[in-house]
Amino acid sequence: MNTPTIDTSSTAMIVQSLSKAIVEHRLQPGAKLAEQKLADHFGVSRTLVRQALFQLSQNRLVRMEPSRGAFVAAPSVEEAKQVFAVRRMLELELTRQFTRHATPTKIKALQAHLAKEHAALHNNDAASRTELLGDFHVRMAELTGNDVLAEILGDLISRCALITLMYQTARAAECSSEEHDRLVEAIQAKDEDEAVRLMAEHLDSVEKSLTFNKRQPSADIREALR
Amino acid sequence: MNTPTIDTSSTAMIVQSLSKAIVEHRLQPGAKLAEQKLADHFGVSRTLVRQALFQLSQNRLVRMEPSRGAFVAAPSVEEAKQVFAVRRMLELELTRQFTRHATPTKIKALQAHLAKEHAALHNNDAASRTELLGDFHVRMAELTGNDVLAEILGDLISRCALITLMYQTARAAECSSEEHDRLVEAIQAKDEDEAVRLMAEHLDSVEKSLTFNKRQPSADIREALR
DNA sequence: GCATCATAACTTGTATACAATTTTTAACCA
DNA sequence: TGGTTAAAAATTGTATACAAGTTATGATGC
Repeated sequence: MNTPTIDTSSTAMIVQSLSKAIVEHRLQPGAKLAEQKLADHFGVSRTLVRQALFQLSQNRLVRMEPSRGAFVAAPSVEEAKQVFAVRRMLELELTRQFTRHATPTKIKALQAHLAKEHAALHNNDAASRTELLGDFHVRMAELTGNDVLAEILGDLISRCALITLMYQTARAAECSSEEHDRLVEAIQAKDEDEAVRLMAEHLDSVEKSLTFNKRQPSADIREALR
Repeated sequence: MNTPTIDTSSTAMIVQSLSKAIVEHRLQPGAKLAEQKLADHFGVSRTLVRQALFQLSQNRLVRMEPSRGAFVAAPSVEEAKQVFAVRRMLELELTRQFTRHATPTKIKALQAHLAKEHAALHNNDAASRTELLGDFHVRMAELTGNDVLAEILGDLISRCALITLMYQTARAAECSSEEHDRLVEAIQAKDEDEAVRLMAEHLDSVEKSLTFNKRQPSADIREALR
């Protein structure tokens, strides 16, 4: 459940570690990501950190300002709305297709995921909670066999996490999980229209929870990465 | 209409230049992209080439094998199908929304684009022809004001170009352009369902044109980049 | 005390150096 | 001749070096 310190590709490891820290909000939006400090932390040269930051800026988790360096992205509300609009396009149709071609095996896989969500809710572990809530959607895409879709959705959901975690409460997380439960029930009943309706409602409810615009002070790199 | 040789960010320039060469098929799928050769060609160090290749591998235009280097991607038919499936999800809904909220200004912008397509068809310039046929779809996304969507669609369409150009004939391009024409007519008539139907048909027809699987020999870097 | 400018410290952007791996070349043997 | 192995050449992966630019510090003038 955690990032292994042993690894093959150093860059990929750094990307994953930073992604996780950003999505889990241990690194605040807007925080400076100084190359040398990160290099020291990971025990590598700036070269590898640099590659990782470039990659993250492609995912929009990091923003790079020329000559000024890398910062944790702070998506605007406008951008958040656009991300959700794309998610709706993809996921409503995904839900329809998933329901249409659902097999007992695939439904079992989703239910197994739901079990993990419930466990995370009880443990009250905010980080793995948010991760699992997002993964539910990616898992659906993976189960349809469309890897391209799964990858795009994964990126979009990471960007969402960067936004929603700022506001999402334990209560909202519980809602989300319940909505997932009901969605899987509709899928199991092969009720396509109902499943799509529930997914639309679910996405609306997630998006609704990010209306206001408070900002917290940015944290230190060293502390955030433990 | 061409890549400017003057530039600010060297890496971005290299990315654009290579993207163009790949999408226009001056670099064959599977071709080796040796770092030093590219560095020599662009007159920079391997560092910048490396960054560019990393970025391109994120877009899936380039595939990187550990310790073996970078190659022009050669998407499988399976991957192509997945890309088209995602395009359908995005673009059918995009078409619906565009039609619903179409203004005279936006329609004019699309028609202006169509004019360029027609010109490119007459000139029989395969490169700008394919570029413009793809840009039509991106332009639609941009005109709805959803930049996130436009960017994702742009990436997907580049990946498609990498595939379709292998097979697309002048005849197919002509078809595509005509289909664009009819689509804009439906949008202008605010006939939502007809517009969506035409877009679905159009995407089908583009996808159909990539069934068979011939491969050409890979070309030399130096020649491809002029 | 506050703003302005010059200098110093730090950070980024690019090139180069070097070790590790892969590919090529060529020699050798059956 | 064809295949196997060993050395050489070339290429990648990572670290380091250095120039150019940015931020921080502190002195000066008002």
